[in-house]
Amino acid sequence: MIHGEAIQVAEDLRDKLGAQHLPLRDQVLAALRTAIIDGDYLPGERLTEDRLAEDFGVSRNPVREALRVAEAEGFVVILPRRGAVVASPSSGTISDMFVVRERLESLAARLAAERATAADVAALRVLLEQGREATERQDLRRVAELNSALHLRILQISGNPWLSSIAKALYLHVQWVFRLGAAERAPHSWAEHIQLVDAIESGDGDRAERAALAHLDAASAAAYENAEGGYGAR
Amino acid sequence: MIHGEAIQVAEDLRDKLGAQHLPLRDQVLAALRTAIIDGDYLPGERLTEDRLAEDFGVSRNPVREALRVAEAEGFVVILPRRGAVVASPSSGTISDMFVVRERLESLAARLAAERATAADVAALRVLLEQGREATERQDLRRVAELNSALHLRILQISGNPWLSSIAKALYLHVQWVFRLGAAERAPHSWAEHIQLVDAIESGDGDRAERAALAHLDAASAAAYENAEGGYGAR
DNA sequence: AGATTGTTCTTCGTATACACTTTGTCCCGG
DNA sequence: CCGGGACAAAGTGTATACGAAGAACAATCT
Repeated sequence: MIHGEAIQVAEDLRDKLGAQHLPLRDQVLAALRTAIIDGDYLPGERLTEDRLAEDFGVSRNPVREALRVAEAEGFVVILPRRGAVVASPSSGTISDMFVVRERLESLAARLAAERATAADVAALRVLLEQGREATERQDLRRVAELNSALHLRILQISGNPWLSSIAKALYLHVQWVFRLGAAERAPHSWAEHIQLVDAIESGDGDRAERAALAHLDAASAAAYENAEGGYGAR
Repeated sequence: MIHGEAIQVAEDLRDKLGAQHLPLRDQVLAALRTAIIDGDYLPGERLTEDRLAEDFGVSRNPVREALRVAEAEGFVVILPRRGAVVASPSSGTISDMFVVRERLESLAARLAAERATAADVAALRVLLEQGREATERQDLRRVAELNSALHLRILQISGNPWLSSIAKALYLHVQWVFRLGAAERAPHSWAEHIQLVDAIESGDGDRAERAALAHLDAASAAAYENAEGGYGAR
């Protein structure tokens, strides 16, 4: 079916035609997300459209569009006629998130184990190695990055777009909560990551799922310890 | 902490102040969703902003904001500089959805079983009874409605906002796919619903989870049979 | 035919205007 | 002193217009 392939290629190309253009709204959304995650905008803080527009150097329209998506993603709360405020993750929502994450990421681990190619596993091992080095260097920021990269990569390998996008959104929130709570558990958890990748490489779905669950249990326990400080609405 | 409660109450009140005002963007989003789910806009169909604005009798701004959220929810795909088209659920994405749904709704059933009050169970039983009547009357449209209401209610009873909102979004997509595929499995599945509610009432999380899984297995099997017609991109 | 050019349609972003709500302030009377 | 209402300020919600840039499509030329 040469013809069919040609069409396929053509479509892929067409998809990529305008794809390198990043609309301002997306840039604003990305900037807004990271600003919130990094704590530049604190929970409860009011986000007026004019202010955001000025902060990002754009007009109100892209800001509004970005805000709607940020609301859908749970980073801001929008009150009609009153505007947007940064969401306030409560300890309740934290535990809710972890419960859902357990289900989702364990599924991702299983699927990844069943579908991972040799190249996929190799890529994971590279991340693992880089993480080990960064851990030795005590470069916590980098470790956190690699931590995210590893999880996101596993989601991608799972090959389930729904799972991937949902779990990714959840994962961003976890990061947010962790940063607010300051402490980085990353170095401590690296051994668990190795277990997880080993399990994925083995192709044993059950084993991968168990490894993911163990990892998440430990992570959520750590999150709780951290949360003792309390975030709450301010 | 009386003071804390006072603040809480004050905030809740404030939340409700402007809350009755429904912004146009939300109305547009709701209308767009149902139009897509009902098949008024078919997969692959191009959605120009002008057209939508005219269809809904509003200006382009609310339409644009609604489109961004619809994209985040997976109902439309937006190609930069090319505009929005209705997403095309492939059979691949259907199975992906069901895999995720299994994890999520079984969790919801478990949580609901653990947390349901007598009033919650009573509400579910009312839906069940109405569903039985509608089934007898052969009122398939109503059965489908009650079907949704039941699932959504269980999600709500689970008390986990993350789980609830994510599973709800997935559920909307399932409805969409089913409507496209025409056939309504609803009457056939009502017995499973009774099993599920019984399990929730029993407070036995494991049992509720098993019931939910059994229900979803049957549903996904039915979806596959339907999908044989194939939706594919058009 | 195949490449090139031009035209048209749309999106994307900006700017502006204005109605309407909410919020905050100030002043007044109890 | 303080509750309450008038009034002003701030900010959202919506509409509209306009220009720039990209993509699609048709016409034209080689």
